[in-house]
Amino acid sequence: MPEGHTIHALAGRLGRAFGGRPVEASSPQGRFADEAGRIDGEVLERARAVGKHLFVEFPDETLHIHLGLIGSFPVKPLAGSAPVPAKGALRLRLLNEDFVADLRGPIACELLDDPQVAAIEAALGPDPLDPAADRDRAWERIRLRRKTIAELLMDQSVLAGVGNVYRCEVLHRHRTNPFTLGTQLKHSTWELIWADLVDLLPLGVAFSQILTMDDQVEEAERLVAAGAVPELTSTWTDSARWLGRGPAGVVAEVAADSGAVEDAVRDADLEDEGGDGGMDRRFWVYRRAGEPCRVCGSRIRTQVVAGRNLFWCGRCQRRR
DNA sequence: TCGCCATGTCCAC
DNA sequence: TGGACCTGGCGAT
Repeated sequence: MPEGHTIHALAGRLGRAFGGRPVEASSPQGRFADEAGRIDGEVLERARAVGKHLFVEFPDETLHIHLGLIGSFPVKPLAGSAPVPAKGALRLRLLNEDFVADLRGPIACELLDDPQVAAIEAALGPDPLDPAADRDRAWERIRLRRKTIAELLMDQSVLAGVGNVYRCEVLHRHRTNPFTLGTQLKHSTWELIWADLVDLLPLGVAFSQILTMDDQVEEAERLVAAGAVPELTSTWTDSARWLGRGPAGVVAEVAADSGAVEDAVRDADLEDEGGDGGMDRRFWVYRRAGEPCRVCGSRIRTQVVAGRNLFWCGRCQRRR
C-alpha cells in the first residue's frame, strides 16, 4: 500500500529489471489488452516516479500507473523458472527472460503522450524525493489556505508523495497541531517539516518501509553510511541530499561495481516485495488510537479528516 | 466464510 | 461530503 516512497522504490526495481530491453506486455484480465499490445515487444527505456505516480517510458508512449490504495506491482526474479500462470484480476504483466512484474488493482493504468504526462506533473506539488524540488512552491500553496495542515499535507497539488502515515507521523515529530490552518502555520515549522520529509522519504525508499521512530531512523542512516543498502544505488545516486553527505561516496563505489549491484539488487528484490525492510513496524501515532503517547503517555486520539483516519496526541500536539 | 479495513483518488450531490 | 472503485489480508463468526 503505497505512499510516494513505495512508488519511487518500484520505479527503481522496474528500471533495474526491465530497463533498456524489450519487454513482453500482456493483460491476462483483458481490461488493458489493446494498450498492452501497443507496448508488447517495445524497449522499456526508463521508469520514474513523481509523488505517487509511476511513469514507465517506451519509445512512443508512456505507461502511467497509479496504484491507489490497494494496487500492487511486485517485481520478481524468475531465477531460471517460468513465471507462475496468470490468475485473478491481473491487469498487466511485464515479462523478460529474467523478471516478471504483475500489476493488480491500480486506479490508473493508461498510455499517454508527452503533453498528457506533462499535465499530470504540472498538477503536482513538489516531491521531497526530487532533488530539484522547491519547498517554497509548497509553502505558497499552504500559507494562504484556510484548510488544516493535516488536509494540506495530503493534498497532492500542495506536496507530492505524502500519504496518511507520513502526515500523521511528521506532524507528531514536530509537535504540530494537525488542525492548524495553513494561514496559521509558522514558516519555520513548515521548513522543519519539509526538511524532515527530505530525510525520511529516502529511508522509506531504501528500506521499502516507512521509518519515523528516532531509533529506527538512526539505525537506517547507520546502515546507509555503511553501504549496506543496495536499494539506494538506483534511487539515491542522483539525490542531492545524499550526494552532499558521506554515504554518497559509498553509494558511488557500490554503483561502480555493477556485478555486485545486480547480485545485491536481486537479493533485495526477493526479500522486500512485502514492503518489509527488516525493521519492526512501529510508529509514534499512526494506528495507535487509545494507546499511550510514546512521549507523554496521554492517549492517542483519532478522527476522520477528509475521509481518512488522522492520529495525533492531544497533549504533545496542542501547539498550533 | 464473511465483513471490514487499508499507506488513494474521483465524482455526483 | 458521502459513496464508488480497485484487491488482499485479517479478525470475527
